[in-house]
Amino acid sequence: MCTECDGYRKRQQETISIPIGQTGMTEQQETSRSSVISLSSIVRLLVQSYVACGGFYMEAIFAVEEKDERWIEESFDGNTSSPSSQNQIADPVVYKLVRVEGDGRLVPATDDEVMEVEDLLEDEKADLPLAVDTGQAEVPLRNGGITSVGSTLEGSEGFGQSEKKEINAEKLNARLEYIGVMLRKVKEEERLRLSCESADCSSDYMNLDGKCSDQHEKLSISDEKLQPENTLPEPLPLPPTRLSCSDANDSGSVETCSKPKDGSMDNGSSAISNGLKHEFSGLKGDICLDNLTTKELHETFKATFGRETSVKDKMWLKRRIAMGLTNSCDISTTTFIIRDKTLVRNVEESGRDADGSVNMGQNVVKDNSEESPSNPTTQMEDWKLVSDKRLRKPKVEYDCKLEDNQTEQRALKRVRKPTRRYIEEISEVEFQECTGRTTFVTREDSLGGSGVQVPYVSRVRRGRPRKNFMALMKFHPSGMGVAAKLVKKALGVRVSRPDIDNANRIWRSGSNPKQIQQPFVVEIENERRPLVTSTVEQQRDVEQVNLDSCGDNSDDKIAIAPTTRCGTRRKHHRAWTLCEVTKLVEGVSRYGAGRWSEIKRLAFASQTYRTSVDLKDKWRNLLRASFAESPGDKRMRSSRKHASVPIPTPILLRVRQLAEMHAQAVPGLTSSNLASRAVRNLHEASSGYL
DNA sequence: CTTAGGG
DNA sequence: CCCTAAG
Repeated sequence: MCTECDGYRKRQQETISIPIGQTGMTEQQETSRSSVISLSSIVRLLVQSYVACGGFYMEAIFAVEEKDERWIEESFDGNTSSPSSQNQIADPVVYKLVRVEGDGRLVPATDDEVMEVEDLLEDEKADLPLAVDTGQAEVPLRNGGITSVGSTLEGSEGFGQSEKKEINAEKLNARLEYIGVMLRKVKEEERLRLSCESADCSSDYMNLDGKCSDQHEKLSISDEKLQPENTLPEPLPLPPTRLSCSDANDSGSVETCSKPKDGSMDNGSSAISNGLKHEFSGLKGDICLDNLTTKELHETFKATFGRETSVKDKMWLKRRIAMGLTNSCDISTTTFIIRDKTLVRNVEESGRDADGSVNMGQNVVKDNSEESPSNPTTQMEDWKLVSDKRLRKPKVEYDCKLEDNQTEQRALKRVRKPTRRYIEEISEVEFQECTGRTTFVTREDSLGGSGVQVPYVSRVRRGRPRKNFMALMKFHPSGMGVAAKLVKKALGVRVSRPDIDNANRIWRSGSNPKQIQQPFVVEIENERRPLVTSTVEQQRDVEQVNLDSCGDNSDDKIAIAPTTRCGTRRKHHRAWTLCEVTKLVEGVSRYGAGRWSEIKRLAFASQTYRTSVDLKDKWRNLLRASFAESPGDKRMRSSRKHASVPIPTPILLRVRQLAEMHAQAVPGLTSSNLASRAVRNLHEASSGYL
C-alpha cells in the first residue's frame, strides 16, 4: 500500500482516540453521560475510514469506557484490548456520541445531538434490523468483531450482573451487524468504482477532507448521485470531480475549452456525447454544455442523474445538468462550461497578467459552489455562447484567441434567471423523486371563489381573477371541458382554436341575455391581446384597421385563413408586407432599434395586429436576413425553401446599415463572420454587383 | 407595460 | 409568432 494510505490510516487511528482526550469535559462528566452511541456517526466513521484507507478497515470504531475511567478500544480484527478480567466494571459500556467532521476529526456531540439519537438505543421496543451472516473474510464487520463486544461484555462476570447492560449490548450487537451489512454495500460500490480506475495505488484512497489525488479526478460523477441507497445520513465528502479536456494545469488555467493536446478527442463536446453516455469517468475535459444539442443534453442528463428526462428545454437541461455537475444550485448564468465541478464564468474586461501575458484566466471566475455567487452584474455570459450557440455542431477548431476577439464585439446580453417553468419542473422532479410516482395534482382554484378543482397549471395568473370567469362558468357549470380550458387559457396555457370558438359560441348562445351586454369575448384575431375585450374596444380596432394606410391589410382577413399562396399557414400568422417592413425600417432609422413601442405607436398605429414585440421580432429577422443573405450568398438563397416575398436588397442593405450604425449584434452570426461579410459586401457593392 | 431574448 | 423574465 502506498505510504499515503498508511499515513492516513495512522492518522485515523490517532483520530479515533481523540475523543477521549478532546471532549473538553472532565472524565467525571464523561462517565456521567448516559449510554448513548451515535450509530450514524459510526457508520459514517466506518465508511469514511474505509474509503479513506482504500480497503483498510478501521480498527477501532468506538471506545468503551471502563469503570476505572480508562478507555478501551474495541477492535474489529477480533482482538480486543479490553481486559477481560475487569470484573469490577459496573458500567462497562459508556459510549460517547461523536460527530465526524469533514476532515475526519471527531467532535464531541452537543446535547442536542445527543438528544437526537438517544432513542436509537434507549427505545427498547425499537425494531432491530435482522442480523445478516457476514462471514465473508473481506466483510469489514465480521461477526467475530462484533460479538467480541458481546463476549467481552458477557464473558466478564461483572457484565452479567446488569441485565440492562446485556440488553444494550445485544441491541448494539445487532445494530452493528446491520452496519456491517451496510458497509458491505458500500464496499461493493467502492470496489466497482475502483475497478474502473487505474491500478495506481495513489488512486486507491481518498481523504476524508475531500481532497484527493489527481487520479481521483476520474471518479465518476454519477457515483455521487448514486450514493449508497440511503443509509448514510450525509453524502460522503467525495473529491471534486474534474473534467478537463485540456491538460491545463490547475493554477488558473486560461483556456476554458481548449483543443486537447493529444488527438484523442476531436472536441470537448463530442467527447461528452460519447464519453458521457453512461458516466463521466475517464473523461478529461471541460464540459461545454452550450455546444450540445438537445439530444446530447439528454444523454448528458441521463449520465448525470441516472434517469431520463423528457424536457426539451435546452436551458432547463443545461441548468439542471450544471447543477448536477457542480453540485450547486447557484446557476445564475446562461453559460455552461463546467470545470472542476464549478461553473466557469466569464467577466467582460480582459486583462494582462502580472507576467504580461494575455490572460483570459482573469476573465474566468471560478465560482466555488460553497461561496456566495459573485456579483451578477459583473458577470458576462461566456463568450462561447454567442459564437457557437447557433452552430449546432461544435467547432472542431476551437481557438481561444478567436473567441477573445469575438468577445469584445459582442453586445452584453441580459442574464436571465431560470424561468418559472424551469423552477417548477425542478420542484416537480424533486417531488417525483420523493414520492416515486407522479400524481395528478389539482388545486382548488380561487377564481372568483368558485372553489372548483382544476388541474394544477404552473403558470398561474397573477393578480385578480378574471371578472367574467364566473359568468362563463354559469354556462358550463358542471363540465370542466371548456371552462377548464378557458381557465387554462387564462392561466397562460394555450388553447386550441376550436375550444375558443366553442367558448364564444357557448357564451353568445347563453340563456342570460344580460350578461351578453358585457360580453366575454375571446379574442380570436390576436391571442396575445387580452382575453376580455369590450365591444367598444373591438369597434375601435375595426375602425383603426380600416384606416390602414398600407391598404393591403383588412381586419377581416383574420389570420386563421389558409393563404392562397402557400396553402396552410400558421394560424396566427400574418405575413409582413413590404409596406410594413419599410415602415419598420423607417421607424428604426428614425427612433432607433429597441424603441419598439415608440415605433409601434408612431409608425404602426393603424396595424393593431402588430405589437411592439412583433416589430422587435421582425427586426431581428430582418437583421438576420440582411447579414445572412447577402447578394453573394447563392447558397443561402437557394437553401431557402419558401421565398415568400423576398425582401428587396436595398431594404436589407438599409437594415444592415442601420444595424451597423447601432452596433447591433447580429443573432446567429459571429463577429468574425460579420466582419468578413462586411468586407466582402463592400467589395461587391463597389464592383457594381448590386 | 415595455423590452430582450429563447424557442 | 409565442412565452416569459427583467425592469
